[in-house]
Amino acid sequence: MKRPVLYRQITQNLLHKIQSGVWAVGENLPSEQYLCKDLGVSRQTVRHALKSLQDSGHIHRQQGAPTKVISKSQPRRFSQSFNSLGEILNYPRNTYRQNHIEEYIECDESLQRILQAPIGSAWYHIGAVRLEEESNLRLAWTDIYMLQQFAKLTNLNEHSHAMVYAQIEEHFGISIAQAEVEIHASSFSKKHAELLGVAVGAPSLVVVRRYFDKEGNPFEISVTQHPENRYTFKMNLRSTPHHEN
Amino acid sequence: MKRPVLYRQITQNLLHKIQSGVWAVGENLPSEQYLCKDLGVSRQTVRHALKSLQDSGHIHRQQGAPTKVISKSQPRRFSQSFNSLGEILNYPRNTYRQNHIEEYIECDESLQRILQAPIGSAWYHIGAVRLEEESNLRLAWTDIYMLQQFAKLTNLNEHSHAMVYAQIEEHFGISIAQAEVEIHASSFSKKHAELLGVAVGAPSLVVVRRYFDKEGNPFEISVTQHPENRYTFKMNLRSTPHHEN
DNA sequence: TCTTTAAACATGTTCGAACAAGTTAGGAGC
DNA sequence: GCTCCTAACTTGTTCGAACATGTTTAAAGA
Repeated sequence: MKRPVLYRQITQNLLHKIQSGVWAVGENLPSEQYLCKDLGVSRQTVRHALKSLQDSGHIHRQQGAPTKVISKSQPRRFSQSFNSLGEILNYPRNTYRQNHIEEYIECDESLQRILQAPIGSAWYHIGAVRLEEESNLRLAWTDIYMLQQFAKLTNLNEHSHAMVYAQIEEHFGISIAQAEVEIHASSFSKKHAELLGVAVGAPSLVVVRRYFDKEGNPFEISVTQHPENRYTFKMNLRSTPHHEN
Repeated sequence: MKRPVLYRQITQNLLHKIQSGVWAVGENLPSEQYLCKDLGVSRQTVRHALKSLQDSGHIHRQQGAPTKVISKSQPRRFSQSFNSLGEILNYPRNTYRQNHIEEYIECDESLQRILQAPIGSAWYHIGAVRLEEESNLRLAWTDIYMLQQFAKLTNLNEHSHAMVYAQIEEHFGISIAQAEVEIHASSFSKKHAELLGVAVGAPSLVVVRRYFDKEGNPFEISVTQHPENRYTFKMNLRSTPHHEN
């Protein structure tokens, strides 16, 4: 648990009152001034507590207007229907890579936006088309970046069905301490459009996966560009009964 | 645009120095004290500015240790980071809806693909533009479908900052037993493109959220279409999940 | 040389105070 | 009754100051 500093206690205090209906959803909270007197703390502390409730989406604040309660819902816990990290991090099954590019590179300025690693650090880059096993349909273009010391896995061709990060974990005894998935929309460049048989500028779903070791340093990053209609990212969440901390 | 208050200017100032490489990624920022003197402002103001950079993911701060630059990437302005799975269900905060369409509809064949509900079932449809609170920038087009019996929440205009599903839960005593998030790429129709100020056919990130009751029936579905670069779906996963608010 | 300890340093929390800026309600004037 | 404007109220920003708590460094001791 976190240190029971004053403003955090007040956050809990207010949250409890909201959830127990002292202030209903849609109603206004007392002013900062009133809360200061009522709780016997400075305005700074009250504001700090209110900021927390604002960030958690329980109240709405606007300069000049009173603070309004907009939600009393307890933050929920959800469990994934799939097995932890694994399935989010994985590409769809029954697919394999066809490598087009294999090269050593340095992280320069333009790459840093993607790799989030120091400029000048050494990486190994694989550019590949990902195909579906049975139909050989071209599903996506994938760029994989891994730390140079892991590049000896270049026999990846032979294991192109397995996940790169899994191989790194196995061969080098590193384990993923943290991972990040980022999804946004973009459009296809000429080169990638041709390889995948879509129009230049066609919409693409870009999925960036970053794998970090326990020091918080990325050791593999993959960027996958899916044409429209060839991939859907799907997550299923079940509500689980929450218990107190 | 936003009021050019002091701490915001300083945020911009610091951000610019980070992006232009005055402080490289991985390096430490000067201490708060130093910045106060250097910029001739109070510590409170400096801290307010640093908090912004922290929220946008550019710097990392830890009590006792110097502030470290962790990213110089242009803030993808409306990227949302999900640290708990529950947050996936929410839209980005500090946004609000501007309703354009409010109507009763029946689930027909074309809608069924989205709603996954019986054909002929009665729904209430809201079509809205979602805007950022401060800049009033148009972030997305949202279609919200809810079971007809919940439509009396149409005074949604007044609470357009709150989540619809949270309101349904509160007013009708229903609770989400299960939820589903689906993401894919598409492109904008003429109508939506105009409303959001993008080109017809421009890439869009489509996020479909379905909320189910404990019988497994959907009671609310929302479909949000984000233009390129105005939204990034981001998830952070740790192998030993620990978190609290 | 290595370990332990303490001082120096950095960020976190809290108080008090004042003014700025946006909202709202009530009163004046029509 | 209606509109307009001001006064009162509320949240936002900024300063100054002090102490608390966590990190790092460097000196002292083994």
